[in-house]
Amino acid sequence: MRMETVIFHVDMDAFYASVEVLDNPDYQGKCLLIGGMSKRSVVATASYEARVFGVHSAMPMAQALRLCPQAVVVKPRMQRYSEMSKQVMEILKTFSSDVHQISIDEAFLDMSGTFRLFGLPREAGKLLKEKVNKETGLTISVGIGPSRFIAKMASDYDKPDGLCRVSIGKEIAFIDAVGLKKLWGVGKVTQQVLAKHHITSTQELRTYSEQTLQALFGRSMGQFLYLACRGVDPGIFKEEAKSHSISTETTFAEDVCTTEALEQTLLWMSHDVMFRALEEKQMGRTVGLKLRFPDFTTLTVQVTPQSTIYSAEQIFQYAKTLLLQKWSEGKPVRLIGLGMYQLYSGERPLQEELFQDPYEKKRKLEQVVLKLHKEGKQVVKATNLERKSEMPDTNGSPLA
DNA sequence: TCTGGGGTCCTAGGACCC
DNA sequence: TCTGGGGTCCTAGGACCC
Repeated sequence: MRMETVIFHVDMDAFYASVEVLDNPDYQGKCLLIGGMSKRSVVATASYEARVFGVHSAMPMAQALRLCPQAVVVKPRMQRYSEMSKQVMEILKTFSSDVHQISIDEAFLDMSGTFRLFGLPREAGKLLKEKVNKETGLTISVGIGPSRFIAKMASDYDKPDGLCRVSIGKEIAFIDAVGLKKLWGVGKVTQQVLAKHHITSTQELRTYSEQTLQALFGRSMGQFLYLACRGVDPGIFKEEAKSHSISTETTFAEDVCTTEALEQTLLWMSHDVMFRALEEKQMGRTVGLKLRFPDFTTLTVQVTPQSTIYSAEQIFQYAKTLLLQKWSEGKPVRLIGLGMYQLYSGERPLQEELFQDPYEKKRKLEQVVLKLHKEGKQVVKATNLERKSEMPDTNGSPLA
């Protein structure tokens, strides 16, 4: 007899806000908004008390405060959230040897064949929730299903502090209960295209053949929709997450229109990206620049040079060139972003072509700086430091 | 209402090679 | 002289998720 697949999806409730309440009991029961203070900030997490007023994640902070003027705004403390996340993940590992974390506040557990240890799936879910709450003070929602796709939506179905199990054979009924609007992977745009074809429910979606959906939405999305509305896992969350890119971006509190200001920003961004790459022992092949203008039009441009990119100085030089290609002095910029793509593991360039590479020394220096940084010494490369003090105001620099 | 920051994946077109 | 088809890589843009 084949063992039944039982997948748990664990989702921490209003995670950032809940951690803030744990650390500061005065916040208990209050409307909390986690996010930046600038007029262009958005809400990262709202406590459930604030959600009652219609506030949700990704809402502009200004709008959230109009809906909920009594709310307390708290700046995110990502390091603290990472610590708590690790604690929860350790607890999850005591329930399954197959734990797959997919974001700071979510993970899948393969609970197949754990009946003797933890009882029936629902009982196991209860035990898990109790243990997390007892040891960390946090509440989680658990979704249980025969696949990751179903478990993921089940955890959302009964939030917060939820426990929802979808057993084999009940997938389609569950998908219909969730509805097209909350189907994972179907966002606003797809929603609109579907509506144009008078598809407004999962039941209607099921009347379309895979071929028709592929003709309307492309090969991949068509297949996704065909399987998803039948409760069949379309194969998302499949591979182990590995980093293919490292990027950073910042929205200026006020639009910026001088070369000097943009280049200063690119300078610290180059170092931020390179430091993270060094920490993960990654090197990249492509440098990409992103610009967003006041009317919200966004453009990207990238370059893949012959040789590997392995120093911040090098990223900075490419970034400046890309900027020159797509922007001219005086044009206001709302957001600037910089990233390294086509990453691969290693600390040596792909080709050993660079005997006298002008960046070799710079990389060595940057590695030393990173090491000192890690040891807690406040060292920033001199060139970076000087200019950093003149940097334009942003919504928060990662080096700040 | 006036829209963050970090990612992943997909598509379509073009260059280039065989 | 004109021209096929497949494969791979690069580029730019966009949808989506947390």
